[in-house]
Amino acid sequence: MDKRINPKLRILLGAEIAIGPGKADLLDAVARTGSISAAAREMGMSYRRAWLLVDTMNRCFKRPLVEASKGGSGGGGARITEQGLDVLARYRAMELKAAASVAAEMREFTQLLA
Amino acid sequence: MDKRINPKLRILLGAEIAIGPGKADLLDAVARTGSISAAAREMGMSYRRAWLLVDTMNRCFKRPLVEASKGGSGGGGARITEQGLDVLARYRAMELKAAASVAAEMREFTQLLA
DNA sequence: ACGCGATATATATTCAAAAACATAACGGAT
DNA sequence: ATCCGTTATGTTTTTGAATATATATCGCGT
Repeated sequence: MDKRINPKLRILLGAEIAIGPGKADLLDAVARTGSISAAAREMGMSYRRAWLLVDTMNRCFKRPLVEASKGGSGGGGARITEQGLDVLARYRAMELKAAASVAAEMREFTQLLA
Repeated sequence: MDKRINPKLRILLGAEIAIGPGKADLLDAVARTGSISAAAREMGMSYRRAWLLVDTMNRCFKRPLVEASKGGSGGGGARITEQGLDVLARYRAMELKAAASVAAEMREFTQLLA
């Protein structure tokens, strides 16, 4: 409902497959919380949705970004893999670099907005 | 349904407001065809949708990007304004520059995809 | 005067994505 | 043996977006 523009530059790879702003944030939340359900809660989405997104990511890349286990002390959990950390780092780096490369142009551009 | 990834880097400004890949293409089509309905046909979308997108763009910027007129020889039409050309050029330039800035990283990144 | 093709807008319908709900399996802790 | 929280997955319901449909207006050409 906010008429204001989100000033964040958004970089997507492909047709919302593989990874994008949302999936990157989710991956980050899984890494921090150690579980898909905690990440989902934190991001205000259903567990099912979060699980599906993680599943999509896992299947889009050659090697899984997240590994999960059920049962156990805390009921189970999920860990980000080496590959996952790598992908997240690369994505964030690209996001930053791309945004920085057009920061000046973007500042001028936003002046044209109402 | 295509499992393959669209390799095009996509740059959006804000939460699909103001402008993005789709609106830029539409703006371009309107500029080329001289009418919203022709642009809609060309892009395979309903006239209503195209009109709404154009309307959103017009209201998001300080000055309209497209000016339309009804009636007349061909029934009417739509013209891209100076401002519209400017916005489109700036957007395309940013798109290109941002993509170029991370082209090498993107090449490496896509190697990780299945 | 009338028709044509386009803009402009309202309303209704369709359809797919998201959410909600449900359930099974797992395995350590109590 | 039971309980808990989580993963994993199926089914149903809801919601929202896109489309379809309809209507009014405009103004030039015939």
